[in-house]
Amino acid sequence: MSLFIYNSLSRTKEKFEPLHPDIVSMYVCGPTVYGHSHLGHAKSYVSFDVVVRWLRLSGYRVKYIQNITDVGHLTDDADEGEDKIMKQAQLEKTDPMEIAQYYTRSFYEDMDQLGVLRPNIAPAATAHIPEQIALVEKLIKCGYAYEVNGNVYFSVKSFGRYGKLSGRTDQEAMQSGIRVGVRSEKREPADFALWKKADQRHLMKWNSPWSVGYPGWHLECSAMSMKYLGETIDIHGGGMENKFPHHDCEIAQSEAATGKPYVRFWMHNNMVTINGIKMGKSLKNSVNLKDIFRTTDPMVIRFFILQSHYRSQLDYSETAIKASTTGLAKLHDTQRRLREQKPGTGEFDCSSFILRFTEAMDDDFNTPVAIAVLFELSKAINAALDCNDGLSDTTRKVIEAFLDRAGREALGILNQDGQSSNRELEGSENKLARVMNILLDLRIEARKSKDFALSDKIRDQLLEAGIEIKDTKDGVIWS
RNA sequence: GGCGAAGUGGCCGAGUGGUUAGGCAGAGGUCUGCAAAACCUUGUACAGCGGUUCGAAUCCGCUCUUCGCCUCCA
Repeated sequence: MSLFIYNSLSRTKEKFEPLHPDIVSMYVCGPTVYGHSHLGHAKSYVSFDVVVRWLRLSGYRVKYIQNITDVGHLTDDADEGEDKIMKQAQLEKTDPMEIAQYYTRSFYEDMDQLGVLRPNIAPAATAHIPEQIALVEKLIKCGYAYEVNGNVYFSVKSFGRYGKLSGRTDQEAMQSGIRVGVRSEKREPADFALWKKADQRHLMKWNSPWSVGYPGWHLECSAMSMKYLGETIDIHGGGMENKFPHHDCEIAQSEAATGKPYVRFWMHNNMVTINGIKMGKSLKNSVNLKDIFRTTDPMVIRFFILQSHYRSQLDYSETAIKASTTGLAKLHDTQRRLREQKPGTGEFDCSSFILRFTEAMDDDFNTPVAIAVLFELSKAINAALDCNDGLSDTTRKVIEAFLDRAGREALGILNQDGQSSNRELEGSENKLARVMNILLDLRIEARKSKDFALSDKIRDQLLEAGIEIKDTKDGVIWS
């Protein structure tokens, strides 16, 4: 069985094989850290987290790089616009680096909550200025870039394959829809900045052969990817909105500099929408993760994301989240029921589920189908557990091993004890469990003496306190 | 204007040239003191119009609609 990945470059699913046997080099565009992360970030990084997890489970050693963009870039590629990090720094009355650090930490807090594994290396753009300058020097030397007034631009005309990723190869045609009146020192309107001279007010700036300035946005990914992963890498991921211009620029500057293919597999995840409209910070419709986590278990958000395919748009709504909450709880309940069942004699073959799960994941990381397999397995387990035979210990262990591998390791939506991750009870949990046992004993006694008024009162009032009791065949459970 | 993606049952959301996706919600049932859960049964959906085909929701064409990118952006 082999893994197939949809390659944005060829627009087809291709069989995946790394350049070097057993080792996968992977780079994913990280966030620009000038605000708290929103649901869109969650979709992107959860999606690629699953990619990394599945590659590792498939036996590859994955070297996973995800950068932090902590250089403020202009909101406009002309010489207008503002540096977002600097703007936020002025707003918060502090300096840009503090803003970058603060929101970097915030980003990881949120990602940790979502169960997103940390990358092997998380390089910051500001820590790789010399590498970026070296790349610009190389491009100038090879005739692909030129300097004007302390600014350096990449000459798109000099690189014939520019725009091949996005399909935007006709630069003339593209100009027709662009705003008029952009006076520019660039030779061609499509040329993009590699280095920009800083004006007086600019706070983040570095010395370079051309000016005191700062690197162009596209440059950092090329420089850092090549530094840590080599000139040709296996997988480069990012959001779809970055196909153009960001990724096309990356390809141009990298391949111009090395003469080698930059990326073998381009992967692009689709957007989160609200009422069909893209979620974005600048659109002011983004849903902050920290806000969502106040009312929703992060695992539910992860599950919600993985219930759609990474290349599909995902529409956010309260009802959709609610449906995911119920659905995930069902999976957790089954897992717990399985663990707590008294050993029986029933046997159950789950090899077909394992096979279908693997096939789904190997088919361009089809997590919705993989999750559907888990639901079908859940139904089968519950049905078996409802029989008098129950399930034998050996069968139980086989299923649990699969759930652990598929649900916990691959998708990261289940954990070992079948509980949600968000509950930070730990120390108080024992006490609560003991109190609950007292209450449940009382209720059992009440029910024995047919005092249903009392037993229902205990149940109802616990429910009001947020604890639900269920009388199952194997005893009372609460959650 | 250019480039790209998509329109699936009440909602979310996969997939595919002929066989049940799955989840949530709804209806009926089993179980239970009741409830909840679980399980069983239940929906015959694929924007519209043409075409190819023995057969298309799935391929092709056209039309309509939506979305993303062309400025920072996951």
